Amino acid sequence: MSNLESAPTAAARAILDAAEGLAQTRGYNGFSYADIAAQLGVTKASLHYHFPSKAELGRALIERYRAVFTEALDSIDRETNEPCRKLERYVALYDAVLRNDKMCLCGMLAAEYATLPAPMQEQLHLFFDANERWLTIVLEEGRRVGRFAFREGAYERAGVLLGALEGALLIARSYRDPKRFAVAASALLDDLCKSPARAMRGTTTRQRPRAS
Amino acid sequence: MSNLESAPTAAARAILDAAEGLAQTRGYNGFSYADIAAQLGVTKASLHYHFPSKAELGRALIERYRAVFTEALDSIDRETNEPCRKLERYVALYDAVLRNDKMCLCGMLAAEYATLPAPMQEQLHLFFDANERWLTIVLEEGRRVGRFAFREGAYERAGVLLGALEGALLIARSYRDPKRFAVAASALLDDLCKSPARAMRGTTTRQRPRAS
DNA sequence: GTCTATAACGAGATAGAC
DNA sequence: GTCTATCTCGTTATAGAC
Repeated sequence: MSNLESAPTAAARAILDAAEGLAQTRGYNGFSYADIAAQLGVTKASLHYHFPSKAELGRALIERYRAVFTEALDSIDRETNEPCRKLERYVALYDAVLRNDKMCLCGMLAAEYATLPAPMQEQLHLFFDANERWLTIVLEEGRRVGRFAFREGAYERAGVLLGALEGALLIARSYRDPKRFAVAASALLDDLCKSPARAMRGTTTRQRPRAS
Repeated sequence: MSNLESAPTAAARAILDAAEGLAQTRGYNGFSYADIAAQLGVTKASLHYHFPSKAELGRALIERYRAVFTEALDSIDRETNEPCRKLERYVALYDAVLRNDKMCLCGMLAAEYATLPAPMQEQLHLFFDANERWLTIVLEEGRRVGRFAFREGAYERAGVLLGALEGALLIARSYRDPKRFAVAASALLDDLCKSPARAMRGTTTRQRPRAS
């Protein structure tokens, strides 16, 4: 959507794939054209043919990530009408990222926000806004049908959930501990659900460090 | 604590202050010795006298941040015994950071985790561990005296809270919108408290963007 | 479209005078 | 302790051959 040179070539796609993985692991300031070139077995110069500047590459990165994510949300909407189930599928998107030892691209870039070129900053907010709109609708519907209970407005609650999931992902990744994220996500959904407890899945404790 | 060259000189402190502000705004990979030198009006070479390598500077940065934070938690413990009040003071620590357009140093560094030297990674976890231990005790006590209610163990809940606050901070900062954080923090504390609503403070709505 | 070669710059770091 | 001067390397980016 809104990309002028519509069809990305196979080479451009490969570059975006490599850059995306690097950005989700090391951040935008943590990788270089040399890293991508090494991964793909090409020279840095050829990368500049497809993406003249790193800023453009970064912008395209977020735009594609957002498009793919939006498609995943549409897919959830087609798959189920159950609000609770929708949120579980939403959480699973984050969980899959963590299991690849990655951070959500946009959560990562949010940390580097102050150093990003303006077009990337704008794309970032488009991603977060789209997530909050989708979550707002799910939360509203869930409350309407009596599955969810929360005190704030649905939009406010959507922001809480988005931030909490990004933060849980951020910290769990540093411990390389997916369980840490699973526990947090489970608790956040439980807080939302009126029924005393959703289906207990897996063990929900983790190793507790001893005092210093 | 545990620093071999115990007493930091005034110059070293000034360097740490400048570096801390830069790291909280731009990240560890987002600032250089040149940035610090420019802020302090000295040369890069003089910085290397106090901190031979950037890795050492980074490690010292987290160690001091953790010591200051730990002191703040002790201060809260001395000031009040009320668990709910303790959490509100804890949240205020984060809020103060955001109002300076900064991110929590350790939340920021967590994003860059994969690129950090090992000593910094270790210090990071010491910070998070200390926070979770403190939160665990507060949550346990709050539940014991009937002020809090939550389904998981206190330690698991502490992790949820820590991650949620870091994430809320991360996203709110990108919007330069402290209210966004205030709303999230308020909701997170409300979820914990048994009483239907804590004292209503300020307006707890924010601007809702229109659909794309 | 991809290559070689190189420019132009900024990074972390060190030697040695003062 | 702080300076000037310099080194080495990695970064983004471009010119021009193939």
